[in-house]
Amino acid sequence: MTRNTIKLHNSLTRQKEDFIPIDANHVKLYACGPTVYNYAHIGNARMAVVFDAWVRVLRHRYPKVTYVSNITDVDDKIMKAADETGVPISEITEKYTCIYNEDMATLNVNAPDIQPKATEHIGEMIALIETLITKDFAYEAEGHVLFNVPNNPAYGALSGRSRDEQIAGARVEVAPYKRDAADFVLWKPSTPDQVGWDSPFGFGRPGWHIECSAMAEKHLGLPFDIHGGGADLKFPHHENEIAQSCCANNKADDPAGFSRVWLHNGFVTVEGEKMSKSLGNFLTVHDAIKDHKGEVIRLTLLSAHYRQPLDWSEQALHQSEVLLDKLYKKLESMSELNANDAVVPDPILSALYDDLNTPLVIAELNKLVKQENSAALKSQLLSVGNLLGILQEDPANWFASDEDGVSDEDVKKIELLIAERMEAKDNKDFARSDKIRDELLAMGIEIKDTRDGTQWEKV
RNA sequence: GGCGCGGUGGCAGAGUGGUCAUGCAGGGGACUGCAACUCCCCGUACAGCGGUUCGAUUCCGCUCCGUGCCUCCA
Repeated sequence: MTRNTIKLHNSLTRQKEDFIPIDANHVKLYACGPTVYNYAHIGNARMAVVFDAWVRVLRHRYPKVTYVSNITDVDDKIMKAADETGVPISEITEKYTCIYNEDMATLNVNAPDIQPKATEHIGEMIALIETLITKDFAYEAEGHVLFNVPNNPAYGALSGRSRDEQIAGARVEVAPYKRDAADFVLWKPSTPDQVGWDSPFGFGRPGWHIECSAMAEKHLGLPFDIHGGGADLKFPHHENEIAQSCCANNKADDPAGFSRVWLHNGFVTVEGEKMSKSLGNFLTVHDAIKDHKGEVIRLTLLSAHYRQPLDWSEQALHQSEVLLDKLYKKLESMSELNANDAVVPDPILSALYDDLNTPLVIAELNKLVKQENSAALKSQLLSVGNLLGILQEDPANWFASDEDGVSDEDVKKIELLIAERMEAKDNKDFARSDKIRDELLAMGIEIKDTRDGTQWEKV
């Protein structure tokens, strides 16, 4: 295939295929964002980083890309959090939306073009539900509105599950008002003291799945090119989105009538197990960025292929940190050179266009950094960095943080000691120079002698 | 039970029907007063068993192991 073709693994066809946009002048994608009732963990961050990288690659290839990623700000979990803390729902959702966006910015994740909130799209959801009722794909029962799965024979295309299989394996009790065990909620009733909206089906709130169907359609139109999210959303969430949107738009027999391509990222694991709140083995981004730079976390999240599981470990972080230091050091040594036109080296672009093969890109980056300094190399590194969302910082700034936590007073003292040591070295008084080095080490300062003089950093 | 995904050198992690991934860690060397930094060199990996093939880590089958979804979940 030509280097102009982006290949991607489509979960809907379970194959790697050439990406052919509906409109090459305007690519549209949607990815399910977080439910905001708590700090985002590394797993949430992986989704954001992966799709941010996809958007960067798509933008490199296509003139216009619209990326929509939602905020789910009405949900039973949020209501529970509000009950438990006594804090109003809106306060909780605003707080954690804000924290989420700040955390993602720290990871160099560009804000989506549109970040719709579920609570601002209730009207669209109600309209969608009414359409589904009219077309006999949904029905009202005891204040609920339910999607009738048996009326949609194409149901199960994404997850590869027939309705029967799903029932057989179901571990949940079937609510008595459901006509079919597989039916799922579009609207559920709220009590007067709960959050809710008036609707033709009574006072209530939307089900989770209908939110994304409504927001994706409103902001992108149907069908659009790519729908993404974590692998755990494939069933039931994405399956249900397809059912709702296709059935409401006369595409009941065409699962691709909603989104042409489905992309799913793998999980972050801890010691081989999925990172999740129920297992209690999760690490929040908020905490992670206390110990590691955002860019280090970002590169670590890109160090495995996006569909593979990624085991979170200090060793993985260390590896990313070492590489970034190496790259920034290289850039620093080329600070006098002017970067010219950005050209991404072929092997790297090919890797990126081949289903976002970021581990291969990292390998190529390791080779690239060994080349001799040149304006061309500098621009290559910077343009690759831009595609990956790294290396955009001023190198001096990157290394400056190594001095964090050292007071100005200490800096003076350190520099004085280093000068003294140089003097001792010049006089071949090595006993004294070693003593000074030990003294610095005792202060937590490590030194190294380079051609350009002695450098130090906090250990 | 149903539907998936994966098992690559100490670790992480790509990839391929027959020459190299790459990195981290480790070993050796150069440099250094000694270190650190930097640079150079090194390690004969593809779960097991069958099959296809001139040839399989790569294709097919089976077995074993791990893990995910089927319930809220990125």
